[in-house]
Amino acid sequence: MQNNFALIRKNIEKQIVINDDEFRFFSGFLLEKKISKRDLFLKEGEVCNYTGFVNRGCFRTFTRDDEGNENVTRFAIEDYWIGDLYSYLTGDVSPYNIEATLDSTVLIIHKNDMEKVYEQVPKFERFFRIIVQRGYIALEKRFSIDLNSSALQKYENLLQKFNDIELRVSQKHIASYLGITPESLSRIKKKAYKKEG
Amino acid sequence: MQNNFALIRKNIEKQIVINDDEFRFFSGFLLEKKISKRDLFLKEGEVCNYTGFVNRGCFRTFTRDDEGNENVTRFAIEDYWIGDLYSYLTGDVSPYNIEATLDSTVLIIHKNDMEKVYEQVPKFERFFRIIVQRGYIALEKRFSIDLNSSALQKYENLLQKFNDIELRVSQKHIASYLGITPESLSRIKKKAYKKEG
DNA sequence: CGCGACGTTGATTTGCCTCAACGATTGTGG
DNA sequence: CCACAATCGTTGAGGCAAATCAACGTCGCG
Repeated sequence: MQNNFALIRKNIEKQIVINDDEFRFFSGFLLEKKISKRDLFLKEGEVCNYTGFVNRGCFRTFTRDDEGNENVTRFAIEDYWIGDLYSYLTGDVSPYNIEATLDSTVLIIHKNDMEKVYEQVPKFERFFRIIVQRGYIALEKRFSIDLNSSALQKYENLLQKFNDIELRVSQKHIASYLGITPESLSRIKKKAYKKEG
Repeated sequence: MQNNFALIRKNIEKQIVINDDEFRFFSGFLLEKKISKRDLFLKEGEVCNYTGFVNRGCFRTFTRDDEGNENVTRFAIEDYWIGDLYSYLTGDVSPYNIEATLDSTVLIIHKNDMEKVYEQVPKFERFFRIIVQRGYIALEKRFSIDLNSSALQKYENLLQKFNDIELRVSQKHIASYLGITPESLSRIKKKAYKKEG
């Protein structure tokens, strides 16, 4: 059991200092959930009442546009947090689907339990504020970089962040994340490999 | 004096409930600052120690890439907050310039004073957390929309958000914000007007 | 085994960029 | 206040990256 929490504890301790009791109080609310490949952590139309931490596997977040096309906005592997912050905070239904691209394991905590943690160990509020802020900064950076980058550069940025992403999600989903078609991604990779090899 | 604070009070009261005393405590730290067209609220290389609220005018936020090209990432008109959150929170120097595109007036509050406000009126901490979260959500939405939109669609989204932006900033800056060249924006507008007229 | 989803490749089109030239507007120094 | 320079927005020609449409082999799954 304890072992299942090693990664999440390390993740938290990157931001705040906590002792065993504080961590134990928090982890007492954690639930381990296995999610099979292609199953969903969150489904569009539902309210996101849980915060999830990926312990093993990989997830993709996507929406559908007016024509029903999937639109991948994010990937998450081990040591990443998943959820829909807006839905979580406002109680509105989410437009996002969060799908396991591999058999995965997440640790989840319910919003109500999280409130108890905030009350008992206020440091955790700081932790989650930092998580949100870091996410914002990362997104801002990605946005300003991508706006003036070629598809190849975006692709290379993605590989740098998730170096084995190719083994975890299909090319189709990577193309969607990059905002290009699968055909284009195929050609781009071919061209890039030629240069190197 | 009081009148200068009407807009900011309304802005805050959209998120939290405050009484006169609480607002007075906060507004006691506010400084009104006039910033002339082309002058900067924040300059790259400086630390952002202030949070700004636009009372009148318009600002653009931009960075420079390796080749020195300006890259507009954001606009802000009356009723918008400006600053560089990352720099503000971490104390790192900012890569951003925040420039008035018109003669403008901002209300500013120093980080240290903001801490005093948080201590005295904790609700304000909640307010600024909401501001950050809303900003994040808006950015996320903009990102996922833009990734699969034509330049024309992005342009129309911008007009919808800031309907008189054309009167406030140059076409060049709008093009930069959209991630296209001024030439392309000119052609796009021409084409769109033709359809309508 | 057979179907459907996936990745690849080809041909063609489209959207935006680059480079260049030009009037109109803005700003500046004499 | 005028004259000149700089900047801005527009327009044209040509090029390139990615989209679209289509065909085909492969792989995973029922």
